Amino acid sequence: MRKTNPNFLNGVPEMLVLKLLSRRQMYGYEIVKAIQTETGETLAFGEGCIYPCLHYLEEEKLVSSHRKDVGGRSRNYYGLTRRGNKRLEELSADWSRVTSGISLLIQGEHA
Amino acid sequence: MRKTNPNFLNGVPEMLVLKLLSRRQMYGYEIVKAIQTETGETLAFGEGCIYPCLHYLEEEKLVSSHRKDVGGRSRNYYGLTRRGNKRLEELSADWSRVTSGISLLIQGEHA
DNA sequence: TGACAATGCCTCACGGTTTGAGGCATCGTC
DNA sequence: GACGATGCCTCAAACCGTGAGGCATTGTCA
Repeated sequence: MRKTNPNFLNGVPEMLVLKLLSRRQMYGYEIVKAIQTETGETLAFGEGCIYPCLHYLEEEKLVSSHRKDVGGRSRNYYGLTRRGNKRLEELSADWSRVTSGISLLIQGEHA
Repeated sequence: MRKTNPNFLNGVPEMLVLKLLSRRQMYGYEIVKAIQTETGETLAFGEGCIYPCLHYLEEEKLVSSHRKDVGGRSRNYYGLTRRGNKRLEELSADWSRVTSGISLLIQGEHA
């Protein structure tokens, strides 16, 4: 875990994944696409980023998963746990603190 | 150089350094402290991050430096070049695109 | 006087994270 | 029957910041 600068610069994927899952259950591939479209093509994290992230989140019991077969395709659906919800709130708070911190500097020089 | 996701998650230090230098000439140690204070203690990039960043920026001719002795202390003052100013504009645009992209996802679900 | 923090510059090994490419299997379409 | 999209996964390389280290000077406090 980072001590000084929290998970904002990096941990962004984690926050977005948790946020998406807070709305409804989703599977990995769907999440990858959703991040692209729902950020207006601004962000595009690869599968090599999202899948490991999901595995990590599950290990930490922030999400839980269950398999489901849909039209011959096997999907791994993930859902937020209570802990995951709490974590999301923390990350969101961190993120907004960071962006306001940066805004402070950018718009600074009140002189 | 990153292709898909630009320098937003990471390149934040670069943007802040350029922004500070766009206001007035500063030296490394001063920049490190300024980022802490001017972001309201939200961000705190170490010297091991800022000094290499400054060297990189100078290599790329985005900043220029000159030594100055002040009270027995030798300081390396940096100033923005025209190219640096242009780069700052690019990075700022990227940053605001990224934050709005994330906002889009976070505040999404207009359903 | 001696010690210790702050100023001021720098480097470097380590660790964490994303990229980009790869592998595998099924489905749909042309 | 070939190829792209769907769906899961892994892994080496690259990147970047941390934290600790080194060096020298100044100021402060005992």
